[in-house]
Amino acid sequence: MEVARGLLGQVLVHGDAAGRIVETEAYLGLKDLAAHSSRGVTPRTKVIFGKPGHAYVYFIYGMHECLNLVAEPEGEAGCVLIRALEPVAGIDTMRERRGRENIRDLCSGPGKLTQAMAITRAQNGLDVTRGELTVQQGLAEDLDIRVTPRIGITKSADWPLRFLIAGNPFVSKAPKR
DNA sequence: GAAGTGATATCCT
DNA sequence: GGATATCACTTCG
Repeated sequence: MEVARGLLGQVLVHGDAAGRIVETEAYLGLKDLAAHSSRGVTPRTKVIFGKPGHAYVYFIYGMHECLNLVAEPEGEAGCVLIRALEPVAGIDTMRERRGRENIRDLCSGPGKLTQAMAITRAQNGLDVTRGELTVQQGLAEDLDIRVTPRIGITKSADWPLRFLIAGNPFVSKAPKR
């Protein structure tokens, strides 16, 4: 939860593309049945049990990749799903990759932002403190952070583990009205 | 509101 | 080895 909050406002950079993190969800490891890591170490989930600060990328629904960042020390499980970005750089490249023009359609969802940023399972396990895929310091002062239940899950669906920047137009679900 | 897509884990021989 | 159920989504109606 601490990492999920702390990532809001930071900037994800991959090649020439960059986006400011505006929406995240926390996944709590063994006791959280909505987390991939809740069933223990498998070939897929071994990255989550590895070192913090590394990327966990998985493939879901037959067509989408989703990016998480490992949040707990090695041997423990816990990660943060990156749900939405505010595009900062490489916006025309994002438009080409997404096949969409509207800037709000580029990174406003976990499957969309991986496509816009060209993140795939090829980046699974990378250290995001250095190398091709990194998280950099962004404007994270005095954010109005809102907490809600997580999206799209059935187990532990009422836990308040989704964090977003209030009023930001680039979150995955557009504000009502 | 529903279809579409394929990897993964789990259970079965 | 194989079958089945599940899935943290997006798109187009």
